[in-house]
Amino acid sequence: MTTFVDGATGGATLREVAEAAGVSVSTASRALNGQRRVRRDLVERVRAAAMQVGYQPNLAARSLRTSRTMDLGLAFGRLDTPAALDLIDGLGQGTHEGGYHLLVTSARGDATRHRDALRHLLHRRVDGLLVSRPDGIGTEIADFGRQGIPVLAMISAGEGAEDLPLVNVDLRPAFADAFQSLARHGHRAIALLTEGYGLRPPRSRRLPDGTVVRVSRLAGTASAAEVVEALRVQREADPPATALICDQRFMPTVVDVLRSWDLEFPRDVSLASYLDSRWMDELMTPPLAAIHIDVAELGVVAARMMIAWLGGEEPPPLTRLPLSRWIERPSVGAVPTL
Amino acid sequence: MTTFVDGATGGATLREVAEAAGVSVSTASRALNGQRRVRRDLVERVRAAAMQVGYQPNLAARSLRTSRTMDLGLAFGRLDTPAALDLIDGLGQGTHEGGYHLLVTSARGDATRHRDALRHLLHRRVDGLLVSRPDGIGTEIADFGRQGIPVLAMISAGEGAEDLPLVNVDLRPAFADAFQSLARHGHRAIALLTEGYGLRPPRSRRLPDGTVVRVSRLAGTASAAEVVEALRVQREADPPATALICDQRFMPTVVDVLRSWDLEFPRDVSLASYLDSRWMDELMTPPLAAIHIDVAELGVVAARMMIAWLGGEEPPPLTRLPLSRWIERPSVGAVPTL
DNA sequence: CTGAAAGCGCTTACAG
DNA sequence: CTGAAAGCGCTTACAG
Repeated sequence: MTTFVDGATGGATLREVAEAAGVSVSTASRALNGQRRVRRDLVERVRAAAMQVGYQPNLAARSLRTSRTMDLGLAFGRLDTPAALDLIDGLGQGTHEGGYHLLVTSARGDATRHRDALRHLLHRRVDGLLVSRPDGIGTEIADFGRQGIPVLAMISAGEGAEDLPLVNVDLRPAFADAFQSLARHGHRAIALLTEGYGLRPPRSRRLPDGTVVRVSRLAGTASAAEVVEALRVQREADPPATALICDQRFMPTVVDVLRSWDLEFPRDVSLASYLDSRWMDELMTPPLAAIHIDVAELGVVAARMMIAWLGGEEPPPLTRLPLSRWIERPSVGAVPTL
Repeated sequence: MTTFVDGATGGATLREVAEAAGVSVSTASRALNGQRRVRRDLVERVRAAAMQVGYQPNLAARSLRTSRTMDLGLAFGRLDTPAALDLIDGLGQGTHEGGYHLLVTSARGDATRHRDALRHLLHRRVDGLLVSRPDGIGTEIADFGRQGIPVLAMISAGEGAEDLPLVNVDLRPAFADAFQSLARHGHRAIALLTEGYGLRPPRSRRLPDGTVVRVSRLAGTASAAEVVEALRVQREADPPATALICDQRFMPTVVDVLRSWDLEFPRDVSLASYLDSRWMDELMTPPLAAIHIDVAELGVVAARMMIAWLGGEEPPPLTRLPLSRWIERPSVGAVPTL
């Protein structure tokens, strides 16, 4: 059985359609694509012929000719977070509306595979590339630029992608609300565990009301031990953190650590998530407060911007969408009295 | 700025590489692809030239010529479950190992978009198509067959895809373990809420030890109201269900319903999930028991089977992989005493 | 080992 | 409105 090996089985070509309809290939093409005017009856005849021979256009041939693929590439270095699903959905939506198609790729955290996937999209000549939190793929992105293929970063511009057009979310109002709410509950030291580049001493910031916010940054691949360490530092700092806002990515580990320390939320510590998901927040007991981001809508907007760009408009300026808000839930409560 | 509109910006072609290296296009091609032998120094010269002019092969041209794309398509009707991420990861892994690339597509539950995406993969001439729980896409799948493109179903064969080669998981041992465990806890009526085609009266089955298992099937898109209804029927049946095993997809709603009924697990009802996810089970309090499936490994195997098929082997027979097991956790406990 | 030539399946000026 | 012809960028028998 080598049916699929030599490709000789492939379906009908436009030429066969044209022959079946008794017209030239040019006319068949025009009839099917409805570009310039073709006589009504010929259009019908060609359509019928196409149907009858089971014609399926070959996009490789078309895009070789037109040098457009109508494809947009989306490359993930790692696809492990429920929010990624929403992003794909939103981008798919915006892409579809604009008559494009979205091709998604994931590398399971393997940097080599990620680069390989990007190179493949480049060679496939996607019309545009979308990247979420690009990091360590500067070389590949530069190749797209050299090939004349626009690249749009989403969420954040990573290393080597600093000067890409970027669409992200204005998080300030949501975080301001979160801090204010926590302060009202009596918290004076709030720890943020966010994704960043490796474990370093937390950075501190004092809000006007005296509340201290300390940020620990962890690599997305942080081990349980590293998360433990970051939490320990935050608890032992002066003043010790009584409220935690953790990147969704770390939440399984954080919950695990808190359990092993016999800490309950909100009794012993208030807990909230940066990025929410119906697979997480509402299933937890008590339900988890969160910085909510409408990631799907971000995707829709990003896709539209890319398509406008492809349509000849100026590259989109740095855009911060107001798609974030604080959602308070019972995982956040009064500061514990010692 | 119409830089990206007419595609005139595109990079160097093989011809330019050949010219820069002072060889023919044929030699340049052979040197770069390492097929037949080419003189050592020429290979070097061509490589250097390719590098220097920034050559990036055009896969549209290549696959037009070879009638192979080395792409595998993966089409989701809906991509809303954490398990889907694992499937993508596994398929990506197996695909990559075999020298292919995985192109993923999602339709956000929109049937028209799903069909459109499939047609696009068809026109893009992916070498093979992978579908998870195909349903209502029989026509599109037939088109792939007509085009000589193999299609492999995963997880389950849906309507119109009954005679596709199928790779799924042998669930019997896991369910047997689950039933046995629940029976040991004293449960005599176990309700299964699984994904199926619409709400119908539950089907009942009696195990050798007298335990009754009643299955309610719900559409994947079931509304909260429908889930409530299914749960109510199960609770009011004779005997009433005291243990629930629910498809991961319904878990957010189920937990919500139980809360609104003031039912706690495992105190009032034992709860387990069909398909687990670290985004769900371990975050819940108490942690959720589950029928675990190694979806990523399923993906790896499915990709390998597809690639073997493409390599000329016989289409894979119906395969049931032993990738499932029961994971007991504290959400399952003794039957409540009334 | 190397090169000239054909051809994959389309679209699109260019004539008519 | 329609057709003959060129050409998109590759690979691969076929000669040499």
